[in-house]
Amino acid sequence: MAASTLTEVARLAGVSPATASRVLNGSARIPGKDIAVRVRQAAESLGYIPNAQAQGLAKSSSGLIGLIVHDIADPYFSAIARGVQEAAREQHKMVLLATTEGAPESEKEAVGAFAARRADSIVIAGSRTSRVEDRDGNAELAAELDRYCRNGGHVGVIGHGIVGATAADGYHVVSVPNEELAAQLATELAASREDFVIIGGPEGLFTSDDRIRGFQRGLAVAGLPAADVIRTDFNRAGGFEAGLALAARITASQPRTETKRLCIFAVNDVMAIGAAAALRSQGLRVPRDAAVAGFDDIETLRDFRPALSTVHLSLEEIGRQAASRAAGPSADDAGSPPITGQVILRRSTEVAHPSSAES
Amino acid sequence: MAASTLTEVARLAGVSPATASRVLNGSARIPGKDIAVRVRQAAESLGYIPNAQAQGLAKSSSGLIGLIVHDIADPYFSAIARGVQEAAREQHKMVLLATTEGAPESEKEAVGAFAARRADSIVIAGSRTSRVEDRDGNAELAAELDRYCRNGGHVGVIGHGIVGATAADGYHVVSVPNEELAAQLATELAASREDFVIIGGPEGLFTSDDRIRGFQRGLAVAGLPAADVIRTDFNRAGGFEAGLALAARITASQPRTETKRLCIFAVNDVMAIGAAAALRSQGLRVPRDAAVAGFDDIETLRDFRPALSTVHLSLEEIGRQAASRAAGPSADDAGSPPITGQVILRRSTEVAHPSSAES
DNA sequence: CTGTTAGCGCATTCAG
DNA sequence: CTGAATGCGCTAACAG
Repeated sequence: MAASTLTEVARLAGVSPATASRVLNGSARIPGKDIAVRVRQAAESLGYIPNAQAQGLAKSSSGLIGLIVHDIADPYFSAIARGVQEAAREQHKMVLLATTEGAPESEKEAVGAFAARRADSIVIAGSRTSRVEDRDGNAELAAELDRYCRNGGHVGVIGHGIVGATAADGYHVVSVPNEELAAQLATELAASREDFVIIGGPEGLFTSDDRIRGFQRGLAVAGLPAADVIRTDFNRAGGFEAGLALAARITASQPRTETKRLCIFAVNDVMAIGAAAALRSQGLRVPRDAAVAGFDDIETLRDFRPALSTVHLSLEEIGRQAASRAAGPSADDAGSPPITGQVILRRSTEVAHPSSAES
Repeated sequence: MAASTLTEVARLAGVSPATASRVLNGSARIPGKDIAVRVRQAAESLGYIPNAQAQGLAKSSSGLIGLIVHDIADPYFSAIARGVQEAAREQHKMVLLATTEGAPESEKEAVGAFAARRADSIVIAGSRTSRVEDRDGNAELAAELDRYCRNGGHVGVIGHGIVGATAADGYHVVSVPNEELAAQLATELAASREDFVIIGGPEGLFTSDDRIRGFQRGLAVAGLPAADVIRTDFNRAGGFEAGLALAARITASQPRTETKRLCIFAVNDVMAIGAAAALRSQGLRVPRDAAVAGFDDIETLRDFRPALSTVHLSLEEIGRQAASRAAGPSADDAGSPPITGQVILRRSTEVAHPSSAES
């Protein structure tokens, strides 16, 4: 019942396994034209499918790219996954998926599993953390990655480098200018001189912390006081919860004026959406009663109304770059352009005519 | 530089490779307590990582589940992927990802690649098609799958079975009651007696066709005439385009009345969102000027306003079931409950007080 | 309970 | 240009 083997094909074609191997895979010359045809026919008629495991064992290279994400159903990660997938296709490799919920221990496990499968490279997406609870986990993850690299593996990390990972050869990080972009966003928003509040993720999440820091910096540059920071979960539910609290605050405050309404910056789009939903549930309207901005520019959220002001990130490109850099100095050594983003102001932070046509 | 091998571990521990293998993996008894400890220590100190390829070769089982989707960044597929991933975790397997844009040839290729990697099972998501252009592709895909099954592989198909695939053993399909659910949706919508239009995908897409057929049936049962069907792409852009056309139609028609406004059923949520966006871009409002309904109940779209009436599908559960059924009669032979869905009427099809509180 | 002997399927040396 | 050996790293029958 098992698939037929190269040996069987060879026998049928009346040649040696070695020859069959050469015509079916190897790059060496095989102009035994008639022979080649015979072998190919034999393979075809037997429905021969090369055993990648055996090939991998023999060549010690698996043609696999490991991808680690928190949750593949999260649009942020699935966009990255698409980019990695594209890069994989270009490299004639397949992608192995692991989801970890962001727990360093799970990530360590995943790296181990990928290493066991002899993945040619590993891409790690998802924010790194510096929380004390994760300290040991991070250390173990770093050690595991280190070992993987030492054994010839290549890794591409998205965002921040892993804490404690020695910048071994084969260790690449695609860094996202979260801080700069957040500062830029703050600067543009500050023009309308509002009161600012930040909805951030749990303390220690690099991505979140960077964006918060950048935003505050932007505010400071504009001569504005630092914004309050509400810490919550790094997802829609967290945003919603924080939004509820803010709704109460807004409602309680004196009648807001056009130029002094609250501007809420959530450190990612889904949190922003959650916050907006919370406000709406309390009878408040965006941007009339409060402005809301996010970060990431998630595609699926593009039709959300009021259109969300945010910072656009080419998640797909980020994933692709992580995968291709890890693949080694193939096309361009350090040639791939650094990741950038663009502040995009949409209706959710509009100030002039909140009741004008939608953007 | 390569990772250390079992043999090295064995040597360091002063035992035979077989023994080392037994303590590190095998289930056979290994109460050589002291020996076991020695081996484990040796493994630890050497940073031993078993070579899954070699294990797979020896055991002829790879611990891999292949997943085929059109596009991993599409929320529909990423939700399914999450389910498959969960099932994989339960089975102590990893998932291999392939994206195909829905082209049967690519799917065939993917199946081949999975077969080469000796994936234990394959899950195929994404609508099947009966278009003539795809005829050959479908046939080849069916043949490839057939061969895979014959070689002992298991496949789980989501939605419709593959055209032409012999219902071999190891071939499971998780069918989604698209037609019934669409009929149900039509019935509930028909209560408000509106004019109906359907935005469907290209002819031949089973999922789309089933939903169209079901919806028409529901209309008929309610004593209503069949709705017009607009064929377009099975994505947001298609929905938008169709929405534009409909907007013109609506605007041109006589002033619509509350009970005779157009009700647009798009065969999936993203198309519905696209259509709604198109209407809005033309100055029309939902549900005041037209009602809109979708299908799937995509989670990321849940905060869209007006809230979209749709049919809820547990995509995650669907993915999970496909993966676990394909895994074989493990837990429950035919035990897993059939897939169901629920019609969910939200504000986008509301009729009574279009200007009342949002739902 | 442990060590020995064979392969799993293939890619490569090396001869011919 | 082709065929005959050897080994990739591991598991599984066999012995001992």
